[in-house]
Amino acid sequence: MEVKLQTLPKQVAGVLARRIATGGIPAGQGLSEQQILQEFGVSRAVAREALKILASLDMIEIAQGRRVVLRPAEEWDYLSPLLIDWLPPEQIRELLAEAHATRIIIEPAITAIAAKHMTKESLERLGTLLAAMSATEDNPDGYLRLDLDFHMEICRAAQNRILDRFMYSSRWWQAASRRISNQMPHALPSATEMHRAIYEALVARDAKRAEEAMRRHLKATTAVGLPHKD
Amino acid sequence: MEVKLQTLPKQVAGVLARRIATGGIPAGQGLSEQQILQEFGVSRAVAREALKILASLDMIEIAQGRRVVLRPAEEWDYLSPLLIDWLPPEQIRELLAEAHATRIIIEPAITAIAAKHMTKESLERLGTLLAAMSATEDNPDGYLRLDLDFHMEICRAAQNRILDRFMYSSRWWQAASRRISNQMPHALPSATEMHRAIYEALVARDAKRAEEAMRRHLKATTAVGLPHKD
DNA sequence: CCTATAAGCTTATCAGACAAGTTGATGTTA
DNA sequence: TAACATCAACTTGTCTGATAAGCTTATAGG
Repeated sequence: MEVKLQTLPKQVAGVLARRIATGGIPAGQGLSEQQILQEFGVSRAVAREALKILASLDMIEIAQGRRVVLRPAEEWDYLSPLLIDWLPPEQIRELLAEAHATRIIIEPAITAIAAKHMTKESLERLGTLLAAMSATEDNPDGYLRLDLDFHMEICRAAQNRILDRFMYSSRWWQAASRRISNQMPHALPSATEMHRAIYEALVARDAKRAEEAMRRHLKATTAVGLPHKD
Repeated sequence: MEVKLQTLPKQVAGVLARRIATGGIPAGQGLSEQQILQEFGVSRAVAREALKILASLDMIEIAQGRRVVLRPAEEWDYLSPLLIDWLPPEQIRELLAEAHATRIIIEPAITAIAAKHMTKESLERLGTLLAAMSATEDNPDGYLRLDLDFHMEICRAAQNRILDRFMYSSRWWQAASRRISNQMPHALPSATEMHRAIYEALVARDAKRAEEAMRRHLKATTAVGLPHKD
């Protein structure tokens, strides 16, 4: 009996994506529904959906009449969680560093904006999250979830859907990255303290201080176990 | 004879998206392939692909056995160019402001990083673009393309694929937004001057000055014809 | 009242066909 | 020979109808 981990088109797309990422498919050659359907023994519908997935990541380009062509790797959708599973480890490591560098740019700025917009309800939720974190320091997985929620709550408060979506996208990278840095001993209690500093600055609606606290928090996470980038 | 503007699933997805965005579909009710296929008179394959598109924007959630359900608007993929065509004008205006606010946060920081990494080739391309802009000030559409390329070239130089992708995504919002601000008289010559200031700071590899020049440029664009946000 | 089974939804996958667009070869004409 | 028109082969787009697999709900049994 077959074990069904994912939908069939996704599995096929995964195999193809890995092959493309490692240069297993000559750029000039491209793909075709026929090939896929023969190689994987799936129906045309599945082959088509698999290609649609890759197209949504900007890895390939589909057009009627023309054979499917590969697109330059510089323009792939690195914000998609799918690529985290499909890219080779070396690239993942690089991308993690880039994601973290990005957070250091964006999140302090977000925090400064959020400080001005903070509602009482939002502050309450942050307080609750903080308490929960403090009580979950022996459980890295649970802590990670709370941590992400804490950061998302701040982002939500900045009331910018574009930024919000970006943070939401890079959430997957954060998760992967955080899983590394939180393995360090005492990383969690120390993280809680830093979150508390951010929280208190937000309560005081002190944009500058909140921004700085967030920056300190993120830079501290950089130091631990992650390749540095800028 | 039918005029084919887009692929069929995309058209269907567009109609559905607009309906969802304007609250035309009760949240509790959801959708089903059957409904779509009957209402639009398309095949099931097309109905399915249309739903897949909406799912890729996180507007709906598809799972085998369960009827399709709507997802909260806060988590839609506002980075996708598709939504630009599908959301109602009021929302678009708000989102344009948010996109611009985002740029003011990110691009100066990118520029500072880029200043350190600038290669001779990249600087050359920027110089070429700048000259072209100077010669295209009477052609808003052509100018827009050069302008976007100029900013993307800088972003590319920062060597951060996550940020790069984000800028690439928000390119569509930029295009829409720029189309507004460039209509102002003398906007183009003035823009060229500001781009030149950025370029010269980059040539000098002066990160601080480049960052500040970029910030001035973006804030100047804010003032013109766009609702202000933060 | 609770549980287990089954019927009827829904989405997932398959198969085969035709339509429509692109490409490249073929052949004709200036 | 060179430019152009036509057609054949290949590719993606769409349609139809059927079966598999997962979920929900109602029903029958304990």
